[in-house]
Amino acid sequence: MNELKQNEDEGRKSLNFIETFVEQDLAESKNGKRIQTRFPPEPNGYLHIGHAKAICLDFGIAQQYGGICNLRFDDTNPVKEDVEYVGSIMEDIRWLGFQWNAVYYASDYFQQLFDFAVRLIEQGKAYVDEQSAEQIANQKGTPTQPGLESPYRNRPVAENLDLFRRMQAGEFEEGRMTLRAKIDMASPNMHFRDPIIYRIIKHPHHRTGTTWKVYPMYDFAHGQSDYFEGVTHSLCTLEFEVHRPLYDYYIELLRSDDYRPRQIEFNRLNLTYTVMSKRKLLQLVKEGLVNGWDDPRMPTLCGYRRRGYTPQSIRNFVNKIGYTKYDGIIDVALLEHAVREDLNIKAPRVSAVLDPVRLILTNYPEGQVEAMEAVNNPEDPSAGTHTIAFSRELYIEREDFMEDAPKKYFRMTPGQEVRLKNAYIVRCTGCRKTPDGTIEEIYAEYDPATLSGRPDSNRKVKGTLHWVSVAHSLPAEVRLYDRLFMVENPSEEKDKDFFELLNPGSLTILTNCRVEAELKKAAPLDSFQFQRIGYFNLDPDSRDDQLIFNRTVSLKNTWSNLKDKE
RNA sequence: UGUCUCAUGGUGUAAUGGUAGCACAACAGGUUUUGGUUCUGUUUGUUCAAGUUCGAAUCUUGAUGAGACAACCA
Repeated sequence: MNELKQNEDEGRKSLNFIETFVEQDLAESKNGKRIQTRFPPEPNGYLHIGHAKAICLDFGIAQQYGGICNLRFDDTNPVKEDVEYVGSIMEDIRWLGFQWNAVYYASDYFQQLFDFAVRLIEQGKAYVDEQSAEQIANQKGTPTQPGLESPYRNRPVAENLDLFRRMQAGEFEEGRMTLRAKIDMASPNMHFRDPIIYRIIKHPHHRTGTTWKVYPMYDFAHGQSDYFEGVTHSLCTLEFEVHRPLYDYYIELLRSDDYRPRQIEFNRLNLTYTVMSKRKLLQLVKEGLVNGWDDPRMPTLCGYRRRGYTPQSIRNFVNKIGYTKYDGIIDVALLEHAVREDLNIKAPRVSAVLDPVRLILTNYPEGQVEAMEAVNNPEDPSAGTHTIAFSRELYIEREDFMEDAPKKYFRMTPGQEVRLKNAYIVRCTGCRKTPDGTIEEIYAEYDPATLSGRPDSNRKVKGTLHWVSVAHSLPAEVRLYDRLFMVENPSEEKDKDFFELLNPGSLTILTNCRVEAELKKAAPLDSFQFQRIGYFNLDPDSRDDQLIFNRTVSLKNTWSNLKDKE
């Protein structure tokens, strides 16, 4: 444990650029040496693996520098948001292993933001525009061409004030008018071309109901909310880089002391073969293409949870990939490695046969049953043992037998000895087939002297197979999943490709991907024996009366894959 | 003919003017009662060009390439 800690400390020798900024600010005694961050999701969907990266940073920086991190819901657009998401977001953050200092909502600041807007109007820095969205867009110019000023731009202050208050009073329909900041229509930064700061929305808000008829835009709410809360470091993803000047602009107009929050941007998480867009995930859920946000195929945190991922493994993964400003794509293999690494230490090994074929030990006494002892976790002796019933008739994996085997096949084949895990060494003597060649039964003879733990049991055999006793095993409903979301390259993936994705025929199936099995809860854990090359993690919070087992070891070394290579 | 940002093996990430290191992936081998785990080894990299310097991944200039920005989304 101590050694582990030391390693962690040593491994932390190099700071990422965000930590460097934070330490500089600390060294310069900025903001009274206070550190405060926030995690600011919009409650319009479930958290996915990309959010985990932001969560680990926001909470991590606060922890690391003795500061605090709050949860703030950026709920400035009632049309898209729902309380369902508020609950799920809080649940997922806790599951990941973080605890916020306090929960805030941008909607808590609607009055303050409104007052600030009024102040800007009074200062001649904002005006009410009556043009349509289309007209405003046309005047906006393009990134390479300056925009044009609105005919309403120089409306008298009193008139602006009156109209803005009447907007809030509900006198105008949605889209009829907006409040715009008066900045610079010729600015090379598009966000400075008189950005809209308030729009009329009549849709009731999930927290404030119908109190408000006007709602602030992101740019007019986020930085100010940071300021109201005392956030010192506002960490967000790269695409907000262009917003930072505007963030600073509003803060300068708002602030009344030396304190100012600082926005720092880092690279968003992109994973190969993984769709991360909230919009598309929502679509999958709405169209019933998955069973819900926590469908094990989803890249959501609750999806990964049902799939058997541990919070620790996700945190480890995030620490491994780091934070930079380089917009790359991370190989899912890195994530899968993190899970295997963690589960290898933690996951109890249980047994199940997924594709059974009957194995009869012809020289084993009929009716005899032995209790075989099996370690729960070879990586952790303190995990203890469990027993598995052994008898004359067993099931083994169909894949573990070949009648005519090539020389590198180490499993059961006539004449060859293999070990039955935790039990005897057996020699295959033959099999019975149906007329069409399907293997019906396999025959073998066991060597009584080779029971696990006996002196003679250490004879070398090349293969070890898992098994269950026919009479003592329970049937299970098993469903195998491949990952659903697979595209060649997420950054190149366009909308049309996304729809193709939904067609199973166009799915890219990886030979190295995981499979998942769902087993009905009726079956006790011990009655399943799972394969040679993996271990499964039981999700204790699984729903729907299902247990989810996650085979976390990649299939790269299974026989079928080895065979493919030759 | 815009503004901002970025560029280190296949992937991600260190090195902050002084031996290009780590992880994943791949490959080879040893151990192994799960073809897992573990251990050992191997392959592969500073986008290009010029400059500053005893010395450049690092600083300067230029080029090239990539991403973000033109929602009454966040």
